[in-house]
Amino acid sequence: MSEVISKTDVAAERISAFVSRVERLEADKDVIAKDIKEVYLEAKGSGFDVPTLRKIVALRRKDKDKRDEELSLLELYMSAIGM
Amino acid sequence: MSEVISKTDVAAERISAFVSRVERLEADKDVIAKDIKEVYLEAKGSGFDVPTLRKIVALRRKDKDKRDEELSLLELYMSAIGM
Amino acid sequence: MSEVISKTDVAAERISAFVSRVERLEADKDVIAKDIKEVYLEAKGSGFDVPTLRKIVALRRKDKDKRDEELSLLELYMSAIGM
Amino acid sequence: MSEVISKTDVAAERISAFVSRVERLEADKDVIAKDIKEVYLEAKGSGFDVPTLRKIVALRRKDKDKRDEELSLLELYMSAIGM
DNA sequence: CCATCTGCAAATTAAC
DNA sequence: GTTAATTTGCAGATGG
Repeated sequence: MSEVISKTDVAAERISAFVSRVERLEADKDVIAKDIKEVYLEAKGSGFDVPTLRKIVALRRKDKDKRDEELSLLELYMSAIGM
Repeated sequence: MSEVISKTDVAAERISAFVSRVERLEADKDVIAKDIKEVYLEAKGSGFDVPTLRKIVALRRKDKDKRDEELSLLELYMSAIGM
Repeated sequence: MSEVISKTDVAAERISAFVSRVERLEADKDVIAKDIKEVYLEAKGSGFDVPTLRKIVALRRKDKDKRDEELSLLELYMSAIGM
Repeated sequence: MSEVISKTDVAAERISAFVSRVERLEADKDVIAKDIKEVYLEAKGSGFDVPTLRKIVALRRKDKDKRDEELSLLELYMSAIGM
């Protein structure tokens, strides 16, 4: 018993697959986002000011980005001189 | 040899702990975000239009959100008028 | 009698003007917000459940937003697979 | 020809009326919100920084003491963890 | 009054 | 590079 499977059917299959993969990953991301919220809630429950904690995290991230940049520049120079 | 541990020391410990936990979770989240990007890149490599795929994912999320609101307008009206 | 009017003076004037305009509009908005509250209060006085009424309004707004998105998922799929 | 008009019909009528009134008011509010946006856009077109203007408007509402409080709290936390 | 929640604005990221 | 869209943070509003 032969099946007729059109090209668009195949494309639809592949689209579904991509969409599913993204949705699974986004579900995971949502879980983590929820976890982060819970950490802040716990901090709040301990009497800390959440917006201030968020600011610290943000500042440290900025610092890290800058450090990463500097590091990769160093690595570039080093590779440039064959180290 | 006794140690003097001030309240602010203790608070500093706890702040550091909260910040570390958040940073670990955010690192995980970044990994997933990167994975999602890779899926879209792969789809693009297969000849699919990424913005369209993103729209599909977004619309499906909206639909789901609406479904999750499992109180229908009708039911709301009915409860509002005491049925 | 000549006046010395610096650029910063001019800028200050214009900033004040923008701020005033915004503040006037926000005052108007506050009046309307108050009106809305009064409608709900009146409904409550008539024995209706305010949170439910709010939900109805919110749901109807969502529906409208969705309708305004007149691209259906199907059409997106079709364009995505090149039909 | 007599009509049977139930109590729930009457209630439904009144609910519709309340909902309509709210929706009209919210439409007005949306117009004003749009106007405010336009003011900011115009300011931007004149070379002013919109977030700063927004801050001015917000600050004029806010209490200065609270601003100082937020700032000193941030500094306290940061010094606590040695930043 | 406190906790929750929706809506608004800022910022980051993507598309053109 | 500039607009557009998504994501995230914050505030003000609402209900208990």
